[in-house]
Amino acid sequence: MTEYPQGGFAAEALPGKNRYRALLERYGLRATRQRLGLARLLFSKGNRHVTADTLAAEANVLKMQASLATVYNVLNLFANVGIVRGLAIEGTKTIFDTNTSDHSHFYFEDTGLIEDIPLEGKQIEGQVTPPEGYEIAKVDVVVRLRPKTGIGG
Amino acid sequence: MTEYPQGGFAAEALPGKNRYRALLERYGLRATRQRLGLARLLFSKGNRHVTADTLAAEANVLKMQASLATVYNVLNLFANVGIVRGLAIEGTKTIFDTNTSDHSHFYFEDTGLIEDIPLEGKQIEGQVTPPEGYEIAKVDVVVRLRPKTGIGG
DNA sequence: CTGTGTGCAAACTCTTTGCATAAGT
DNA sequence: ACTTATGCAAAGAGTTTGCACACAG
Repeated sequence: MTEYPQGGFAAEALPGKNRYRALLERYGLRATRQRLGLARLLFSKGNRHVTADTLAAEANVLKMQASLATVYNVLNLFANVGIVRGLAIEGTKTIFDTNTSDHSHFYFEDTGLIEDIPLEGKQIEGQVTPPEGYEIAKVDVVVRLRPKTGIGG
Repeated sequence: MTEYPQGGFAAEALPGKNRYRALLERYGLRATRQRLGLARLLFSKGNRHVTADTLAAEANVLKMQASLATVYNVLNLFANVGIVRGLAIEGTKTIFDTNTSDHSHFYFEDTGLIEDIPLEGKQIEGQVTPPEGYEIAKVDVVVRLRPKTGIGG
């Protein structure tokens, strides 16, 4: 059981490329071309919800050399150390969320899109008593949305 | 868009085999040997959380003739008409819940088991405002549990 | 009898893995 | 240099599908 630093990615103050190098260093990870590039994709434009697929596609567009297998490896690595967080919402595909703070999600049933909600799982913990010998690790809330039907209310 | 009857399976009063035949009939489904057998497995011993795998295994033990493909077909059919409900909790495997009422789930991280909680998604709806043009279809809450660590609090 | 469901195996999607090569410190 | 990561392709898990045969109504 290795221990990793807690909390979000607070390297926004650092200049350019060094931001991501510092991030990896902070978690004791080697700064490879692929990890740096994927970290940039993940964190340079606000909170994101990506699949391995979509992230690999973006990497290809930008001519980063990063195979799908590597994207999986990197995302799983990032998830294990807490840089990102994996979500199981729509069955088969795992979604990786760059926002690791306590929050919930909208799931748009028509488009499949995912969006953060500021609702904290902690708020729900109080309403639940864990069974003997167990404690609450996390509360996941998914609010499933459907287009409002004009007819029939 | 076909319409199906609402609410849970209330045929408990009927005798023996006819219970499940009545259930299927109520949803306009043909009463095949496989569907009857699987319905019995699902509903004869309280609320259950099964995967296609485990249900197929049970069926085989009882010498029901039901292939894995058929178990998938039947579970998906039951889920579509509302006899059971599909859950995406642990990533790859879809779990089918025989309890279709509004409730939440414990997920035991150590064993992978799932258990119902009487907490209603409706209770959370009030804390969330859906985006323009959308309405809340359902709120799914999963309380993830880990064994209480004796050390370190 | 007619149409629908089932079984089998193959196909499909998402993800992981083994091994040789490439790259980081 | 030494170690670890990557890429590729193959394997693996879970699920779906096409087609011939079987069965329910």
